Amino acid sequence: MAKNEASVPKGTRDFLPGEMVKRNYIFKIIRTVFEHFGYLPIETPAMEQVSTLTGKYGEEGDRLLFRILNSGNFLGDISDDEILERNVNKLKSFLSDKGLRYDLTVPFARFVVQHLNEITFPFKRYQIQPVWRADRPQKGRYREFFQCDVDVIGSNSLLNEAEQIQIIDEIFKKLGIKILIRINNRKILSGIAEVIGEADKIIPITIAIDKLDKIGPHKVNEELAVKGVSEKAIHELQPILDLTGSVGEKLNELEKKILLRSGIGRKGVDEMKKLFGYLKTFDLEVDPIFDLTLARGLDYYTGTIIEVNSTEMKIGSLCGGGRYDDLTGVFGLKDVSGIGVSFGADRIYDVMEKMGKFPEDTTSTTTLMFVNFGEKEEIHCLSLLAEIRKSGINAELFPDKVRLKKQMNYANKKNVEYVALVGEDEMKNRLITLKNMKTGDHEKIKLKELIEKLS
RNA sequence: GUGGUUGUAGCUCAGUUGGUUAGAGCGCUGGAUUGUGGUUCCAGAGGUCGCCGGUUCGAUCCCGGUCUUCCACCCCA
Repeated sequence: MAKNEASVPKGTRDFLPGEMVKRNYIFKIIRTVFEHFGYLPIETPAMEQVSTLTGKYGEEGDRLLFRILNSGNFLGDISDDEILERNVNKLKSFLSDKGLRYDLTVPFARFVVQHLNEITFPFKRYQIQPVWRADRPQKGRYREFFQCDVDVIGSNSLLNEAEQIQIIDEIFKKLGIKILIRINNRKILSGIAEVIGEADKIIPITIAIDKLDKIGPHKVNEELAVKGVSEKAIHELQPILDLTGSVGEKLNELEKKILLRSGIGRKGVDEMKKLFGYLKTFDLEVDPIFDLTLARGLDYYTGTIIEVNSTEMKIGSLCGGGRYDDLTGVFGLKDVSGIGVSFGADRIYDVMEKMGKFPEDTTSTTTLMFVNFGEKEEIHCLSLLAEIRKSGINAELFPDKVRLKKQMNYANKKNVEYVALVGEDEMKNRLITLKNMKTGDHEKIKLKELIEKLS
């Protein structure tokens, strides 16, 4: 066999034990909070039918889908003419009918429709699985990454929006990450597009104003013009984007003046008022802000949109989501509304690692290690080990009788908290020499005392 | 998908204006120290200088391609 270079594909990574322990710490907190709020776990396959995935994420999203090559002699079904035509998009349908999931929301919508009779509404689920995007990797941007989604489907109540904000607040509080939560509503954006007379250009308009704080008003206006938004409309947009004041003041201004003639716009304002009303009654660590320039690209959002960023590190959003009124519609189930947000575990990891947010004890999993002194001692230690494990303490016995220095070194590298030394003396006296690896102290104690101490 | 950037020991990086044997620190292995690790001292192992091709008497260095990294755009977790 030819010698292969050991490598993983672009934008993918291996995780070492030290990293996995920290990743699991993040997953555990997220999962625990999800369950506190009454969400139940599901999983879906890594791959979906291509038809399930395409057309849900906009043109850009379709481009980023990983497709899986069909098996068998798929070229046999294609005529020579079709091959010579070299129409990639047309040929794709012959070559590939499965794709790796791009997110967890669309597969979830498919799941809901497929299992309609097995679930009860409102259906609250969470899902922690990897997704794949054929993006150009950068820092905090991978081709394979884990999303942690929470969604409620089958309820229009804004209570769900409020609950999701609570979940976000609690998770980041528990992780110790400082964040900014921004909220907006697609209906307000639609209303604005409507009143400036460019209702059909809602998507390019939202994408452009999303960049306001990044590239400035001048460049945004340029982009709007390029996308065919009229000069008059751009002019009318300016005072709207310049709105200042408290959440209430902004919403009043929108309701009473700007969106007076837009039914959908006023509905969006109503929703925001109600949502912020709920939020006021919560005791949140971070107060979410109303950001009129927040847009978010995914095509399927129709109401509230939410995005969370780190205030300590420059990296893409850590969490994002929103309400989608008809995502199940394309799978044949009309008028079922859902809302959900997705936590990016990998970016959360990057922030926590960079800012030193991991508690120290997340780096160790073994509490006690027995030194190996030879065959007789091994047998003796094995029975002690069994007792210790039975009482819930993580413990191991070094498998080889090698120099003590090497065994201690192993324990040290692995951040083992205590080392037990049991040789002839200890065996005779039914004692264990217990060494604390942090302080270096050691004492001879009985098994019972040891278990009490480490429990 | 567009433009740029990076790649030398396990890790972080020097270096060679194209010329015999490519270096450091950390780490690793062994010893000082055969029941006490993280300190110290001594010794040692480890590199087709990302991969493929071209130019050249000769390439780790120049040129082309490719993979990878990071960055900006795009988009997003």
